[in-house]
Order: sequence, then C-alpha cells, then structure tokens
Amino acid sequence: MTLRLYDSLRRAVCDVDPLQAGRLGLYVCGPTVYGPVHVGNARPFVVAQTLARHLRRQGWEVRVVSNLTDINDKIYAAAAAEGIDSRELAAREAAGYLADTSRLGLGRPDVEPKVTESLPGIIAMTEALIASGHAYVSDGDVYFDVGGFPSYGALSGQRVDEMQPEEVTAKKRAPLDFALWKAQKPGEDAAWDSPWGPGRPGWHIECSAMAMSALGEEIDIHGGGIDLKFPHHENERAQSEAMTGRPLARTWLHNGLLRFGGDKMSKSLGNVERLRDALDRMEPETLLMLFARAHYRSNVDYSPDSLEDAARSNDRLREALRRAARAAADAAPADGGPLAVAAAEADARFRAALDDDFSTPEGLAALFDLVRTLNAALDAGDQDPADAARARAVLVECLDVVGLAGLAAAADGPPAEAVALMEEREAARADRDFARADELRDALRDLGWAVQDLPDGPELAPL
RNA sequence: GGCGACGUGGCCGAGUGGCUAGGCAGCGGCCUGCAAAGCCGUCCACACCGGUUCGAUUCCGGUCGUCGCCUCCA
Repeated sequence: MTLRLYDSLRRAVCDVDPLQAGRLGLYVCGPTVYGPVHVGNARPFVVAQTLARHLRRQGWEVRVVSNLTDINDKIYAAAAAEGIDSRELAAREAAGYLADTSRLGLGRPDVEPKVTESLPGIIAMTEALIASGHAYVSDGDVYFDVGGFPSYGALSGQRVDEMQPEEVTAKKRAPLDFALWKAQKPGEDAAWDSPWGPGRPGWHIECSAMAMSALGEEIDIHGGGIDLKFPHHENERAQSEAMTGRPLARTWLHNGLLRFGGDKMSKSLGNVERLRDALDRMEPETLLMLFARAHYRSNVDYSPDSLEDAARSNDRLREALRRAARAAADAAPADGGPLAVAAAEADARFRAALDDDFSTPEGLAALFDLVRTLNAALDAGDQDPADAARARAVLVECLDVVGLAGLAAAADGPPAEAVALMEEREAARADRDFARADELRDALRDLGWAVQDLPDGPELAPL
C-alpha cells in the first residue's frame, strides 16, 4: 500500500517516495524549553509518534528525530525572572518536557537532540555558509543572505517583496536576512565560543544542523506546527539547501493547531493549559482521542465539551473491549469466524485510512463500525470465544497505533463487597422487592460499579 | 495590506460529481420491574450567489465569514 501525505511545499497530497526503500526519517521541531509545555505543544509530538507507530506496523523502518531548543532569548528571560542560571532552567524544563510527554504513553522519538549538545555541527554549518557566500559576519553576528537564495518564500508562499522586515538592525545588509549566530549581549549569562566570538546560535540554524546530523542532508519528512512554516521552516530550507544544493525535506508535514477559547493556544496569548495539568485531571486517552478524532491538519478545539465528547467515545470503546474480553474467556484468537472477518475488514480500512494522509478520523470510523458489529454479535450471544478474541485483538492493535490500547486494560474485577451487594440485589429482585434492589444499585454506584442486567444475568461494569 | 487554510446536520468531525462516514446528543422501538449497557429504526447537512454538467455538497468564479502566518510561537 502506498503512503500518501500532504506536502506543504507542493500543496497537495503526494505519494511518499522514500530516500531508501522501506525506510523513513522523520524530523519534527520540538519545543523551546523555557517553561512547562502546554497541551498544544503535545500535538506535533503526538502526530509524529502515532504516525511512526502506524508506519512501523505497516512494515516501514522509521527513525524519528525531535529536538529540544534549550538555548533561546526566552530562556535567558525566564531564568533572569527566577534569578537562576539559564542553563539550569533549560535543563530543568527539558527534563520536564520529557517527563510530561512521556505520560502520554507513546514512547519517545529515537533521537532527541539538544542545541547545547549540537554546537559543533551548528558552527560548522555556519562556517560553510559563510565560505560559500550565503552568509556574512557582522560585528560578532552572522547573518544568512536571503537575497542569495532565489526560491526563498516557496514553502510559505510569502513573497519577498511583500514581506515586512523582521527586525531592523544596522548589522544586517537586508531586512529579511536572519541570524545564524548572535554575539553575546549584556545580561546573557551563557554563551558558547565560536570563530566569531562568544554567542549563541540563531533559532533556525539549530534545526537544520540537528536534522542533518541525525538524518543526513536530505530527510524524508520534516514536521512541525503550521505556525512554524514561516519563518522557521522557510529559513531552515534556505540554509540547508543553500549549503547542500539538495532539498532539505521530501515532504513538509504541518499539523494544525490547538484552539483554546477561540484562539490558538499559545504562551504569548496566555490562553494555555499545561500538559502536566491536563494529565493530572484526565487520563491520557482522553487527550489522545481528542487528537485522533480530528485530522492532523485540522485545528482542534480544546474545550470542556470536546474533551467530554472524546471521553464518551472512549467509554464506548472501553465497554466493547470489556464485553469482548468476557466473551473471549481467555480463548486464543482464531480466524475464519464472522467476527474475525469483520475485524480483518476493519483492520484493512484502518490501515488504508492512515496510509491516506494519516486520516485517523476515518480509521476510527472503521473501528467504531467493528464495535457495532461486535456488540451486535455479543447481544446475539452465540459467538465463538476465539472469534470474539480475534475481533478484540484487532481492535486493540489498531487502537494501540493512536495510543489508545490502554482502553483495553482489564480493570480490576469488582471487590467481594460489590459482588455481595450485587447478589443481595438479585435476591431482592427475585423477591420483587425493587425498592431494596434500587437501594443496592445506588450503593454499588457509590462503590464505583454500575450493574447491568444482561439477558444471562447481572454484571458489574466499572463507572 | 500580502500569503495560506477553511466554512458539512443540535454539537464535534470525515468524505464524495449521482449510491451509509463515525462519535456525542434527540426521538421511536427491542430488551428491562425500572434503569444501565447494547441493538434496530429515525429527525437534523453540505455558508451565500452565479457558472460548468443530464446531474454538484463535491469542479470553476465571485461574495460574506472564520482561522493561521507575515514578530517569539508546536
């Protein structure tokens, strides 16, 4: 099956043509670690990790690289505000980012380079650009000469003559030129040695250098938030391609943004919820469902209602998985039965949907269709355990791609206390003492268990 | 002002030149002592105006609106 993805440069969904057959390298711009990341920062991470999980399941060999920007103006500012060393703050927040995103249960990228550990490559690339005439030194700073890169603007669609200058500096030859190296300024408590004096790398060159060092001069897929398309990715492209003469990325993958209260969730607007706070008050699956039910290129509305919707969808999946587990009764999955056939169809639909511009919403629709078929069969009550086991196994495998396999985790069985109440309620019902039966149902609810009177007897389901 | 994306039923959210998305909610039914869970059926769509077409929600043009970027931003 062919993998297709939307390429922001070509502005179309295109077949992915890997540099090496069967292998894909994926670079995703990570956060600047000057404070705890918010839920929106988790989206490119989730997109990259889930895409990689799908691709690996499809037989690709995937290498995901995602950087941490731990040298930046905002880090100096945040450290100064706290009265601590900027390197200390960056290290703390980098660790925080790793810890927070790990809670999503999607594993880690294969390589997570930090700028502080990538200076030699950044300096070498800057030197090469100076040597080839694409960059120039100006009073301790180094700037990229945008005028020397004719296709500048092709990715973002920005026209050079229409653009407003990014910042007017006497050090620049042209307003659009951007810094590859910035000389240390007064008040900056950390600097790194370079041929141009102490300073720090510009934001854009970091990613170019780290991507190249981990994945080579040309990479299969370069991802990040759509808000990075300009200027960040445009500048990365210019630097890298000016240096190597090769396309930096074969596919530019941009994810949509998380909206919160009508606007983009962003630290500068202040409308943020920290990822760690979100994960303190909801299970990761809720967040993952919120993301998976929307296409990765769409904006996602982060609101109580949409989170509730996602949680309810998960409840439906969880309930179906629980029922299937019960019906499977530890039988080994077997093929050939009607549920196994339906499951195979759903699996094929799921894979095809994700192969077609990673349409997780369509993939989920296939799984929900399987859930309905499964529930109907379970209602009929005559399915083969091994058949139910197969359907459940397929469901779990597909859900695992988007990080939702946890929905299948066997909840602990009801405690003896709850079972006793349920049995007492059955006795009351047999005596047609429904008032007492309802009291006992309420008591069970207080214990966290819902009683379901199924055709073959009562059952306790976790609330 | 420039560039880009998008406007789908009560809400969210896919997709398609003529044929079922899916989830949540509503309504009717089955099951139930009543519920819950589940199943079946069902209401509610493709912003507006033109054009192309036998036929457009789906292609083209325009209008209006929303969002993102043009400055640090996932």
